[in-house]
Amino acid sequence: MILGHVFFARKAPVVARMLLGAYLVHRHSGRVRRYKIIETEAYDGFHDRASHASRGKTPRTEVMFGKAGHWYVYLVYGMHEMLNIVCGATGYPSAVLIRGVAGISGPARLTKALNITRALNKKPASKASGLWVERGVRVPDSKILRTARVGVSYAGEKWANMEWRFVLKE
DNA sequence: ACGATGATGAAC
DNA sequence: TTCATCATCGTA
Repeated sequence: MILGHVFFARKAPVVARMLLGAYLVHRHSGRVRRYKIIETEAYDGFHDRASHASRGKTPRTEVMFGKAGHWYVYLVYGMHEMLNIVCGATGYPSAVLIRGVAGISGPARLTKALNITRALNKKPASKASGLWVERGVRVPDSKILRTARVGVSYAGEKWANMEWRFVLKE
């Protein structure tokens, strides 16, 4: 079952938690592959200083303010593409960074392995775009590790310490 | 511990 | 137009 707008139209931390155990499904040159999602991070709302959206709507962040269930892909450090899915109500900026799938850990390694680039930015998470998400098995809380997000120490104590990183212990 | 490498947003 | 910064990774 493909997860669509209704699934993603809730608060990013909730989506980040629920995505663990779900499958990132990718079609590339006719081949379909499923990857179990094992690590995510939430970026939520206007005030989250770790979120690109905290500086307001810009050409880059515009998609975060748009409809849930679309991809937000951007370049970081001049070389790494990051894959995010837009969450929440339309007009409320939030997204979940997909940091790892089974067999591939690290958000930059993930996009490199799956050939995901900014060409996918603003596209829907559906078969039409070639990259979508399917429901997985339910994962109990006992198998989930919750921590602060990676690389956001600049965001101030409150936001840097927010435990919005979710890892599935395998 | 650090360099690669370029887009982004803010300041000027 | 310039500048500091950055949701990282591989090599050391």
